[in-house]
Amino acid sequence: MPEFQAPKGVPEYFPPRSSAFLTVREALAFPAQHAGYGYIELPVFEDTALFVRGVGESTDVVSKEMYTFTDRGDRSLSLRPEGTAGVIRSIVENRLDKGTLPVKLWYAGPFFRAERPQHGRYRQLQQVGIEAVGGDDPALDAEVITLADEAYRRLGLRQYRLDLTSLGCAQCRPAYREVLTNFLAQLDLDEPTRARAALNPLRVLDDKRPEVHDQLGDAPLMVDHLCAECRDHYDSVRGFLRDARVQWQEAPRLVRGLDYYTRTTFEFTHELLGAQSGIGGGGRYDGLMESVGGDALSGIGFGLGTDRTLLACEAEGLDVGAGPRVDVFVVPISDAARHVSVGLLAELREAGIRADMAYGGRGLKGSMKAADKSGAPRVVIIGEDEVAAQNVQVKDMQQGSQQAMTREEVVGELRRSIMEESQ
RNA sequence: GUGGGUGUAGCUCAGCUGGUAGAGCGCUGCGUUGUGGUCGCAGAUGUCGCGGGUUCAAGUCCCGUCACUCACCCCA
Repeated sequence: MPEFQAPKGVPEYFPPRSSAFLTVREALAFPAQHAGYGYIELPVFEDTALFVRGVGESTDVVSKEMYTFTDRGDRSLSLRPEGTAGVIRSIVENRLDKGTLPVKLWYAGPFFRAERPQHGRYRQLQQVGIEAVGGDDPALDAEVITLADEAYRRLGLRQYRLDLTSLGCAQCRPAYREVLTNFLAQLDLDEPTRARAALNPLRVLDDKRPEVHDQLGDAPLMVDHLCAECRDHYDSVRGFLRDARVQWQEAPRLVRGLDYYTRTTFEFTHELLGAQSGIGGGGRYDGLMESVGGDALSGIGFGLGTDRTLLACEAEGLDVGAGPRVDVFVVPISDAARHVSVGLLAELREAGIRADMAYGGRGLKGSMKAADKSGAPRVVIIGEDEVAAQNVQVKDMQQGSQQAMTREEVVGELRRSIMEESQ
């Protein structure tokens, strides 16, 4: 047992799996980048009050899962448990909302929640997210959802599902909340569940325990109590989603754990992931910006779980990010050859060719073995004869064939053949 | 946070009713003179998660602890 271990519940990614992680992260961000979203790099910790006010004091995320600490200036700071509050804070602080609206941003990075770790539930979790702020056009809701769906599809994922609903707004939700509260009051619920119902009755709707679930058969649903505006908005969103050919499932009991969500709300789940099946989710938020001290602009965004999406890819047997890490591997057989190799290596890499060489003064056999392990399709062998003749041997590892090339022409030749193959 | 399971070489795991550790894969080397992947041979690596207890004796039983894992909860 090593003296030091990574903190509990914190995943690490190292080769070879780390390349799959990078591929997933890039794939999740790609559609948004191509839709004109700009990148925003945010602090990993913020004023604790930002999350308390923005995400909601009553949420589990804020009330019992935040890593909160006091800094040397006696300020209360918290490791960010989610991304939206920070993005909104930055928009307000830097007045990003004073130009053309909507402001469209994307971000990626670690978030922190002190939950009990599980497969796919980590204390340091990675997310890729986007926010479109300053507009309540339902087409924007559809765009955000479409970009998430596209990201998953690009990776080759198939066994996932999109749940969609509307949570209403400040006009219609309070009335519905009352109806639901009255309904829940007459059920047989245990104390913790009653407490939860008092805090946020919506939350009880997606309780998975059979003894609770079975009593919810004819519970009143938000979608049946939407005001006219919310109803229209939701209908339009669905219309635009059809235009974009996105498949979804109506999920009238879908609830989100963050208080700021209003109207359009969605979640992507993967069927092979077990209890932690949510691979992404998001929705619209009407009051968030105002509650953080900005103008009353509406926004919509998503957060996609990088860790869980990687898990989902693995569960579906997709080998994302696979493939050799270098195109060429150089094998020197003598001291003079090592000098030639170091020079050649620099030239290869400068020419954009991914290259590595045999280090450690291994024998030819051992070096060839290392070359094989590297996965490089081509190996450049340089021995005393080659040094004298100012040429090199280039071996095609798949076919086993080998040919001599002059020192001057190797780089060009290799670049040509690599480019041919990548087409 | 609540309840269950697991923890043995780098990896996957075997070790029956307690008697001081094994396999496969991987790794290193060899199969003569400058060539990998297959094959054959040889070799290295474990305070059996950690701490305590019971016992003549514990990987094997008991307690604690840490980590992972499953469900709830929560959510990405």
